Amino acid sequence: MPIQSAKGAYDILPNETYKWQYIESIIREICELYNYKEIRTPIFENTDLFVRGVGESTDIVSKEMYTFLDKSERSITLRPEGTAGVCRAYVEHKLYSELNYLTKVYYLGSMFRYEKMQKGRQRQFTQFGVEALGGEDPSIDAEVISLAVNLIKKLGLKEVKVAINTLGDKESRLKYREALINHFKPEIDTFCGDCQRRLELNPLRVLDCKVDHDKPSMAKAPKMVDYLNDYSKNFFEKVLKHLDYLGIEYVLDHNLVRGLDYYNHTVFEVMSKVEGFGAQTTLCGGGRYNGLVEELEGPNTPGIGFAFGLERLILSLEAENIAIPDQNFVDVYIVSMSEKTNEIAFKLQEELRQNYIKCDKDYFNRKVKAQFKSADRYNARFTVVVGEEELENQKMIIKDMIAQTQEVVEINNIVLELKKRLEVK
RNA sequence: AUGAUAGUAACUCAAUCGGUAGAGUAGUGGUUUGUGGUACCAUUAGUUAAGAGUUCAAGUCUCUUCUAUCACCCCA
Repeated sequence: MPIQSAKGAYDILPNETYKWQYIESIIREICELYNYKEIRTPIFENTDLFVRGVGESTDIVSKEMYTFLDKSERSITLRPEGTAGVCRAYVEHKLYSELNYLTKVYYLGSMFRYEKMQKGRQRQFTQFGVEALGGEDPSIDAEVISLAVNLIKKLGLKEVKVAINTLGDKESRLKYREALINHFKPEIDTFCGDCQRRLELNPLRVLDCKVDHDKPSMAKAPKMVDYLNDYSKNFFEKVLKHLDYLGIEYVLDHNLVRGLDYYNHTVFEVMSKVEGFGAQTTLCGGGRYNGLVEELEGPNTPGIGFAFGLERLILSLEAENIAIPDQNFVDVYIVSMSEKTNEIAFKLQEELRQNYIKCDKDYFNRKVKAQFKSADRYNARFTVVVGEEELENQKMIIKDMIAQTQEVVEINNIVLELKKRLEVK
C-alpha cells in the first residue's frame, strides 16, 4: 500500500492554500493595527519547558505530547501550544529589559498534540496566538479580547459568542481550591473516576465534568466569585467595564475553566454557534497568566494572551457559508498555433514575466482549442495568440477574453499594449 | 485508551437476497482544417482502503490492520 500521511496530519493542497493565505493576511493586518509584532519560536523545545510552563497535571503534558529523545538523549517535545515558547524566549533574550514597555507579540504556526482525532481536532494543527507581556492593566485584557473579536468580525463570522470568567489571583484560587475539595470530599466516591483523580490534582476541573454534571452537589458547589479577594474582584470588574466601553458583547460563564495550569484572573473563549459545526466549537481560548514568566525563572511579569485554531476558523467560515476570496487567475495565457511558433511563445512568456505580467502557456503541444480551454481554466484576462501568418508580418493577436474581441498588434509593442489593457482593467 | 459508523473512478455518490462494478461532475477527443466558456456526441478512468477467511460465486458475510467521522475525553 502506498504510504499515507501520518494519523492526524493532513495536506493542504494547492487548490485550497488560498484559504490559509487569506486568513493569514487578515491576521497580519489586524496585528499590525494593534501594534503586535510577529515572533517565531522553534517548533521543538526542551521537554522541561512544557512540564514547568503548561503544568504537569494538565492533559496536554500528561498524555498528549510528542516527546522523544534526540541523539544525545535530550528529551525534546514538539510544541503543543505557543505561550510557553514565547515566555521562554522573553526570558532568554531579556525582552523585559525595556521597562515600562509592554511586549506585544503574535505567532502563527503548527502545534502538535497526540489526541484522538475528530473534525476540527487533528494532531498537527495551526494556531494563531497573541501575547502581551509586562502589563497588568485591565485595559490590556480588554484590548486582547478586542483583537480576537475584531478578527472574527473581519472574517465575517456572525454565529459566535464570547464567554468570560475570572479565576482570581493565586491567593483567591488557593482558598477556592480548598473550599471545593471540602465540598466534594464527603461524597467523592459517588463521582466518576476522573473526578476522583482530579479532586486533589485540580479540583476546578471537577466542575467541568460532564458525567457528574447533574449531581445536586454540583449546583451547590462553592462559586469562585465568593472567594475572590478584593483585588481580584476589582480587577475583573474593571476588565468587564473596559469591554463595555468597547461595546463587546460577552457572556459570563462561571464554569469556564481553562485546562492549562498557568491561567489566573481573566479567562475567555470564543465559540461558534453554527448548526452543523463539529463538536469542537471553541475557536479561540485564552487568559491571563501572571506568574508564568517567573516560573520560567524570569522576573515577576504579568502576561495575557490567546490562541485561535486556524482549521476551526476555516471550518466555521464554511459552516456559515462565507466565501473566501480566491485570486485564481492569470493576466495572460499564451496560445501557440504550431510547433514552429513554440519557441517565440516561450520567449514571450519570459519577457512578460520580466514585466510583472502573470502568465502561463501550454506545455503539451495541444491543439488551439484545447489551449483556449486552458486559458479559461486559469481565468485568463487576455490571450496572446502566436501564429505563423502573423509572425511573417511581425505581429501577434491580443484577445480580450471577456469582451471576446481581438486585435492584431506589432510584436515590438506587445508588452506595452498588454500593460495598457491590464491597467485599465 | 474504549465504544459506534463508514471507506467504491480525480470529486459527489449508486449497485435489490451474496450473482456482469454504474451514473453525474471533472479530464481527453470531436461536432467547427487557426479561437474558449453554454450545447450535443464519443471516450479515458477502479486490485471496491490494505490483507486474510467462508463460498460455485464477495463491493456486499467474518476477522485483522490502516484512515476518517461520531460519542467519550479534552481543548484551539
